[in-house]
Amino acid sequence: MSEKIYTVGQLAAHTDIKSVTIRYYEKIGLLPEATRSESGYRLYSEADHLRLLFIRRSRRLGFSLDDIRELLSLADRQQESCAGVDAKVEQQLEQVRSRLKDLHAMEKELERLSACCEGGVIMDCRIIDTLSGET
Amino acid sequence: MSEKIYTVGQLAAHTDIKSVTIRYYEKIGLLPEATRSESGYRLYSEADHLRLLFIRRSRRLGFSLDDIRELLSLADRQQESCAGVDAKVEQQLEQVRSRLKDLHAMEKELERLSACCEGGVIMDCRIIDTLSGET
DNA sequence: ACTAAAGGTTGTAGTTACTATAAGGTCAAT
DNA sequence: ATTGACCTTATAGTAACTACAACCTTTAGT
Repeated sequence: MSEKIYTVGQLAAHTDIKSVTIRYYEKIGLLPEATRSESGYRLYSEADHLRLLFIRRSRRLGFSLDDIRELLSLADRQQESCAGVDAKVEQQLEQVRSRLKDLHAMEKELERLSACCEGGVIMDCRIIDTLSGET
Repeated sequence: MSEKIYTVGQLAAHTDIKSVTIRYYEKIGLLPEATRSESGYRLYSEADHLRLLFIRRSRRLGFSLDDIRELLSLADRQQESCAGVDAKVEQQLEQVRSRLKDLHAMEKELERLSACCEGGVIMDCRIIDTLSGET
């Protein structure tokens, strides 16, 4: 049996990544240039499909497109050590944890603010006071 | 005693917000246009200082500049209900929590990935496998 | 008084990862 | 033949800055 071939819209439907985004990924070199039909439509192979899924999974883990570019290039070098990959994951984990820490602090402070509002007018609003620097 | 007056750099030093950013805030109308010295330097009053601190505190809670613009305008209407302010805080809290949820999921998955790498070559790398879709 | 460093001015372009819009060509079905 | 869904390109917009260029002013030191 021959391989499945996708138009950009079909690929989009299969990957939950919009056509425009797919074209954008091609433009920045994250996806190879698609082959074209006679009328100029982009045509994608199963390999492209898999590559795009890889990108999507990585995006969902919060990797930047530049990180993903590197991960993809690492993934292609089958014989080399995977230390680079491991390091990238480690680094991403650190970044996520640091962001978590920040957001946790924000959450606490917003909860505190939220609790101290008692529904009066601005003049007496403890939230505005706090933001204005009564600390 | 007369009020303290700041140049943009002095204001930057007092608020931990860079001069360029202060000018940017002015350009987008978050800060009023500064008065100028004879030579054209921006001069800031204590009121500007306080306004900028308000902005900084709000930024640290994750509010967007547009949100902050609204908060500032709410804060100016002393006689009105602070329901709007309260709602904004509530909304921001929700956003932060939603982001926390996402990041938590990322953290878990990255931990899982990180744990499954055993330092071989790419070909055998469980991380790459996972990203490539062995799920 | 002269000079160099530090700090100020403007405007423009770059960043990230898309999204929106315009103006048009193609394809499948009626 | 025409509609509607899909494709093409190029350009501009988004958030919140950051970087750069080219120039002017103030301040400190000799």
